[in-house]
Amino acid sequence: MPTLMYKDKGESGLLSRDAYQQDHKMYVAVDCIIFGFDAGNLKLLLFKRRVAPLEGEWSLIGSFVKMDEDVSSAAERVLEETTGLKNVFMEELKSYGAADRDPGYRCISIGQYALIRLNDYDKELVEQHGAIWHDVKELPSLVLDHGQMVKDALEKLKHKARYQPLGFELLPEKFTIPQLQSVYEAIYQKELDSRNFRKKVFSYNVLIKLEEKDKSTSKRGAFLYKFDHHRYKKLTEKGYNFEI
Amino acid sequence: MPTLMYKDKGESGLLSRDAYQQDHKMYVAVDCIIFGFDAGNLKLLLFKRRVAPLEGEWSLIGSFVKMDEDVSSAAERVLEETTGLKNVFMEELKSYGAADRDPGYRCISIGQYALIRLNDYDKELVEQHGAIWHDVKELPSLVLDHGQMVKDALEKLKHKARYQPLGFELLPEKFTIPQLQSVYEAIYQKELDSRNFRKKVFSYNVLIKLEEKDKSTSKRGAFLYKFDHHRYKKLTEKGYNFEI
DNA sequence: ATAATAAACGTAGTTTGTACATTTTATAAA
DNA sequence: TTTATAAAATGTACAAACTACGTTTATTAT
Repeated sequence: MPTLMYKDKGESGLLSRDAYQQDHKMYVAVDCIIFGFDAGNLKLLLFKRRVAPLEGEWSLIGSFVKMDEDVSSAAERVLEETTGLKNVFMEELKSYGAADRDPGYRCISIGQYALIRLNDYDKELVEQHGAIWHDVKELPSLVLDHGQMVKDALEKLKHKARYQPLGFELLPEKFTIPQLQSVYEAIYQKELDSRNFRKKVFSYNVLIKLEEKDKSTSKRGAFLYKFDHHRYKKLTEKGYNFEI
Repeated sequence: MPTLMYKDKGESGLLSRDAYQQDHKMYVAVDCIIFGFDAGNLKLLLFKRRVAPLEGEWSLIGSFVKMDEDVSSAAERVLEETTGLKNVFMEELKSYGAADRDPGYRCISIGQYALIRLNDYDKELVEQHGAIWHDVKELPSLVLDHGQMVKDALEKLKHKARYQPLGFELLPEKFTIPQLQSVYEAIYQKELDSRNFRKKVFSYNVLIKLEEKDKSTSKRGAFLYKFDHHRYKKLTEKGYNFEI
C-alpha cells in the first residue's frame, strides 16, 4: 500500500510523517452532469437506480476514482461506459466535499459537466444503464447533493457560454443559425433577437457557410454552417474575446 | 469505519455494493493559494519546508482533509493555522487529481485560493510556519504541481475580478481610489487609465466616501473610501452586472 | 511665496449594444 | 400556374459604454 511504503521509505511527498494516518483516507468519486440539446430544450442524462441502496431514485452517473486513475480519466471512463462517447467537451465543475454528503461513508465527489451531441451517443448503451434524458426545466429530485450539482452546472454553463464557444458542442457538426440561436436561448433561458444574434456570431468569422440547406423546419430551408475550429484557435491565441 | 458499517447495513449511498473496495480510498488534501497585496504588487504566501521529505523546497500550504471534516473547513483550518485569519475570501480553484501527482502516495488535492489583507494577518504565526510572502512576478519553483496551481489561481483571479468585487478583499477596510486602481492593475497585469477607472468604479455607487484622507503617498492626500457591502448585495440580487 | 507632487476631474470620438419591421425563398395547396 | 404560407434572412437609427487624452487642485516642504 502506498502509504506504508512511503512511511517506511520517506522519499518524497508533502506532509510531515506523523500526518500519514490511515483514517484520513476516503473515497473520491466523479459525478457527470451530461447535457444534450433537443428541440429547443436543454436535456440532462439521469440514471434511475436499479439496485439498493436508493433503488428507484434518480441520480447522476458517477463512479469512484480508481487508485491508479486520474480524476479526469475516471470522468471520461464514466462517460464512455454510459454513452459510448469519447473526446467530447467535459470539464470540472467543482468538488463536493461536505463530510456528511453521503450518509453511507466518507466520499468526496468531483462534479464534471459534459456537453454532447444527441445524435452521436450510443442509445442502446444508455438504455442498458437505465438512463433517461430529462428536460432541465422538469427535473425530478435527485439523490444526495446531485440536485445542487445540476444547479451549479447550469449556472456555470450559462456563465461560461458567453466566453467560450460551448453552444456548438451541443449541435451536430452542421447546423443552422436558428438552431444555434435556439441553443443559446436554452442556455441563457432568455429569448434573443435574431438580427442581433446573427450580427454577433458572424462578427467573429468563425462560421463556415455551406452550400447545403436544412429544410426540416421550413419550406425555404436554412443554410448549414460549420464551426471553424482552426480560425477560432487562432483568434483565441491572439487574446481575442469571444462573446456571445 | 464507515465503509464497513455501510457494507453491513446497506442503508444508503450511491454505488452497488461490490464497488466498495478498500483500495479505492485515497488521501484528499487542500492546498491554499494565499494572495496579498502590498506596494503595488500581488504577493503569494509560500512555505519553505523544514522537514523531510523535500526539505528546503517551496510549497503551498496544505493539509489532508480529515475524516469528519468538510473540504472547505479543512481549507479554513489551514488558513487559520498559518495566518490566524478567519472569514476571509476563499474559494475553490479546482481539483488536482492526476494519479501520479504525488510520488509518495495517492492523493488528490483541492486547490483553494484566498485573498487576505496584509495588515490583518498574524505575523508571528506566519513566521513560525516558515512562510514568506513572495512577489507573484518572482516566484521560486514549487514542489509537485503547486506551480500549476498558482498559475491557475492567477488566471482565475484575473478572470473573476471582472465580475465580482474581489479587489476590495486585498485592501484594508478604508482605501483610496489610487490604491484600488493599483490592486486592479496588479491583478490584470496592465495599466489602467485613472479617469476611466474612477468613472467605472463610481458608476456602481458601491463606495462610501469618508471625510478622512490618506496622506502617505502625497502632500495633497487622497480621500478614503469604504466598500458598501449592503448596497452591493442589493445590486447583485437585482441581477446587476458588476464589472471592473 | 513658491516649487513640487499626486489627486481629482471632463469631453469628444469610437465602438458596441439594443430595439424594431420588411423582404426573400421554397414548398404546398388551390 | 398562381397563390398562400412560414420560417429565413437582412438593415438602420438610437442609446449606452468604452477609449484616449490634458489641466486644475490641494497640500506640504522649501
